[in-house]
Amino acid sequence: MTRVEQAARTRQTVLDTARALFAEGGFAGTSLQDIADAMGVRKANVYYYFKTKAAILDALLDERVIALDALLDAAEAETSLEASRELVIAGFADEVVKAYRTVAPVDFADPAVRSIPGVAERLEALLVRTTMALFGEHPTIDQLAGLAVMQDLKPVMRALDRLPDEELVQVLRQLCRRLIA
Amino acid sequence: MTRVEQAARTRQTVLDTARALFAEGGFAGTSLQDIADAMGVRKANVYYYFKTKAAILDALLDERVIALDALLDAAEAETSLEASRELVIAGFADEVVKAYRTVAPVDFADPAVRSIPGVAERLEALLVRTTMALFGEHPTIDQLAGLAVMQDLKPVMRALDRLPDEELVQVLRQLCRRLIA
DNA sequence: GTCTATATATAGATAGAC
DNA sequence: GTCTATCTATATATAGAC
Repeated sequence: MTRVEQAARTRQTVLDTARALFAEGGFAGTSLQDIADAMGVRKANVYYYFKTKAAILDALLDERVIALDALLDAAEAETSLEASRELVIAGFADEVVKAYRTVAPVDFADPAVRSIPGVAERLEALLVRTTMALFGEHPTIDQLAGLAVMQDLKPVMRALDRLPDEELVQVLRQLCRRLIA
Repeated sequence: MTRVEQAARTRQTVLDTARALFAEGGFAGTSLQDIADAMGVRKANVYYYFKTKAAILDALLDERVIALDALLDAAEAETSLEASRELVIAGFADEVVKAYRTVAPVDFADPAVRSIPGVAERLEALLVRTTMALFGEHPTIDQLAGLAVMQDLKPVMRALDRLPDEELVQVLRQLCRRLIA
């Protein structure tokens, strides 16, 4: 393995490990020492890749922005609002289930996360774009309430995590449809 | 003011201050120094009332348990499941709005909170009792999903906090009905 | 690229004076 | 009941050797 490959690999391991630990213990509740220990490296090595703890969170937010941007690009390419809406709902449900079953999602509603400079703004931008894709220019209050719930489906996952993946996706989609009807 | 009165007053101030700071910055993100500073007292004084940081959280959970127990007592006194359900929904919506507008609610889904010994168990017990009051013995999967959402309506409050209280209560009740229909 | 070692600050918590 | 002072552990972060 070349040095460049090694760097890419270690950097990614930091992100994967941090994601899991942030999900499990929260951002403020997870230290860089925790991350280094879980990776089996020294703390200074983590700092070689990310200058600050907030920089790790930023990189994790990048992942989410990229994933949602792709979904929203596809939604905006649809001709009808109904088709756009169904695409977003399906994508949300898929993403949530996959995330909880494989990568462990960071809680972007965590106040410690939102207090990082720039993070709340980027999340707000995502929300605005999602609102457009789901409801167009003039969402109702009830629709905004439903969308707010969709931003964090972790409690639902925790309540139902014994269901098989396919069933879970169906339940989430059904829930989302009820939420934004 | 007698010494006993002073003690009761300071203790309550600790709880009110901690509640607000935990809500704002999360449990792990709030230090006892933060609480003491916000109160204008020394840290040792806070420790005089609560032996540990977790003990403060326990006391805040007591408040929630007491409030929800009262609501659930009333619900269980109803004769029909429909009446019980409406009472719980109304109570939930009232409590959420009042909490966000006045006392600032602790996030009991916070992993740092749930990791405190005994806390997850007490929350689970509340959830079980709420499930019974809403759905009886045999809730559907969709109903459980809806109830999970109702456990944390903070995202909805954040999205809609410009609405006047009465309207907000109506929106939340409507949302809850849609969630558990 | 990873390490040891360390600087500096702050965390939770306690002892003892007033 | 509240304070000052302090203990011990751990936090984020950096310097410099290998």
